[in-house]
Amino acid sequence: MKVTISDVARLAGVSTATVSHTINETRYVSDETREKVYAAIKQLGYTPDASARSFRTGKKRTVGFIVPDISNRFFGTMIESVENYLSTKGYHLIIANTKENMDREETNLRLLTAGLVDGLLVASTMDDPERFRSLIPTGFPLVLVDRTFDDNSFSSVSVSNFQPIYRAVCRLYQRGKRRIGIIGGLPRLSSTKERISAYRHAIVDCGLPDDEELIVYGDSMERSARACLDALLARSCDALVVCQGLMASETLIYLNQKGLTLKRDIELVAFVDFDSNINPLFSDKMDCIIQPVEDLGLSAGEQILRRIEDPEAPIFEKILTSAYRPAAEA
Amino acid sequence: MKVTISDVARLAGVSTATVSHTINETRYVSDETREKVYAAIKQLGYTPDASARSFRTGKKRTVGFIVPDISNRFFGTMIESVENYLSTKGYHLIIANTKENMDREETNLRLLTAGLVDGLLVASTMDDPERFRSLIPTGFPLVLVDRTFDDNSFSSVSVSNFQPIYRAVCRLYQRGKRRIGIIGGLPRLSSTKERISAYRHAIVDCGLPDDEELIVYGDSMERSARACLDALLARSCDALVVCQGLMASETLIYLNQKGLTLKRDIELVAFVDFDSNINPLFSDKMDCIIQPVEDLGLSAGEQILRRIEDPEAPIFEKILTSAYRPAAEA
DNA sequence: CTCAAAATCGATTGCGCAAACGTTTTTAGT
DNA sequence: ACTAAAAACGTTTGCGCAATCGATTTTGAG
Repeated sequence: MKVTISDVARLAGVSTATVSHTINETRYVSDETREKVYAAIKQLGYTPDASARSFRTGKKRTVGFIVPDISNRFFGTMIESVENYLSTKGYHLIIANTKENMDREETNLRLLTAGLVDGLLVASTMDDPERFRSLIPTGFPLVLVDRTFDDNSFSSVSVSNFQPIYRAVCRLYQRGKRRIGIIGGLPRLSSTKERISAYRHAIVDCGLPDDEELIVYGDSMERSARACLDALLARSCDALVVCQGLMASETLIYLNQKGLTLKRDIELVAFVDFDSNINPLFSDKMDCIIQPVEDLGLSAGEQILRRIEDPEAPIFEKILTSAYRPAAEA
Repeated sequence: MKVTISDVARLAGVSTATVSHTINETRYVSDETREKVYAAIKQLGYTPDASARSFRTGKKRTVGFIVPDISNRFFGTMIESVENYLSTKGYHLIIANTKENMDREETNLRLLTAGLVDGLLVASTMDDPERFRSLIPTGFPLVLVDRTFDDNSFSSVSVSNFQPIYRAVCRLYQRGKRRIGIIGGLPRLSSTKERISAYRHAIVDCGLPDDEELIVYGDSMERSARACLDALLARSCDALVVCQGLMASETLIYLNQKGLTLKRDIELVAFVDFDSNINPLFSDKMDCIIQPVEDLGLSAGEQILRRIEDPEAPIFEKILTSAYRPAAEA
């Protein structure tokens, strides 16, 4: 049978209240009593029932994290970082995967907001803030991660998307490139929109023609990179900007297979999940935009616990900056 | 305020029992009543409280997964696969990361077996079955994944480690290699032990000298591969067997940087997490051992739910086989 | 029309725990 | 020695729900 708090109380010769307070250190207990209680706990092998506890207190000490793709090491590392932080605070992490599918995200939002977790971290794949917001009970602690909505109704932690891409395009221009193509992620995502917008601004500011043909979109999975590349190469690009790590990885492989050499035949700038999915054999021949993945995870963890502790806390938007590592000099 | 089942009952003009039974479909309810109940639920925006539910029923519809390294795509993909299966069955997944640290694993085992999850999946980093078993309450549904213990007291899902390595060594021998080195993972792990054992057997069966110097151990993180390689190259190996994907990846990079070419200068066989962390630019110049990561995850999910439903189910050991993909012919 | 079976629902209990409220004992100040 | 405060603990309630037990009504066979 299950050992309950009253079994312990009986054996220790005290009340259940005393046992509870002893365990939780919520009121003064004499040394003598404390020892008796712990002796009884040990003898019976008592463990407080987590369900009963969280039922009683309303706190689950659990946060959910809805990610678009667990197997993508960008998110894997982020999860690791979040879990690492949360575990130091005594919280557990529930993972849900959406595979960039809006309906799956909706299902998970519904399930996780129904009393399973104290708060939610979401790297959303949705594009409609209205739909998203309608799924979140008012006041529910939630922090958007990596991807945000125009709508400022949620706290968020993300990376700056505009600046690195703008800089990348300018650098390419300064190095004499005039046909700069870009491979974006899913068009509906805020990160993609911001990056493409930065690209457009830079192109215009550099005085280059705003050529729609040079903008193509993938889906942030490896396999989609090839079609994007084929399109851009057919439009005789002399430089490429790749907005996502897995596609950047695939780009390197594909270029290599086509016999194209970096720098000599084509220049490359890419978002890179460093030490994770880019090929170090090439990373010194291209400009790398290195996102602070671990900081992202850490900040996300901090923010969500903050909101859990104080759901009235003001909306908070944190934007981290990526490192820009230019190609090594020839 | 929180909407509870009695609010619904009051508005619908029925008892709480009827509301509960309507929701859970646990006894007959007339169409008329059902409609009234659902109307009330909708009007109030009622969601059953998950904590109260799991407290009442004892079921949390949650399983825990203790992994050694989330950021390793081998486990990332496995997690994805597990989560994918569990979500179809209405279960949630709690992730805990140990970073191959036994104490962290112990902590997590304690926490997760204390009523937070219905069952546990563990890719253990421990070497002592006694210690491990002492942390698991008797009868607790648990399935070992990828790594097992000699001790047969738990169900497990793993891959065959012996056969592919034995075959790898024999192939290398047949191709004329006589100085075959091997890079293993953490020496304490069952997977490593089995792979090294297979290597030894093959070496002996091929009539080669059993040279301890050709066996080196890494820790299954990228960075450890270089020291291993330095050691083996210093011992003039003409062939390498690498037992783990991340280290294999690093091996390719390091060999390349040293100006060594696969097949010409050195032969390579490696465990490879296909499409994930091996470099496709090289994968046709080496023998690849491709583990069925997704099947592993799926089977793990099936097994743990099976044990949750029937904790008395007999111990079950499932061993999946890896694919062996030889290098392309020259 | 009768009566048992089926259909339909309500009242109530208790899961294990935290905590509000209350009681008794000790301590210390004057 | 008297009393208030502090120390130390006990009694009890209720969180929200599932499910047991039981009550009432309806149905249909004879």
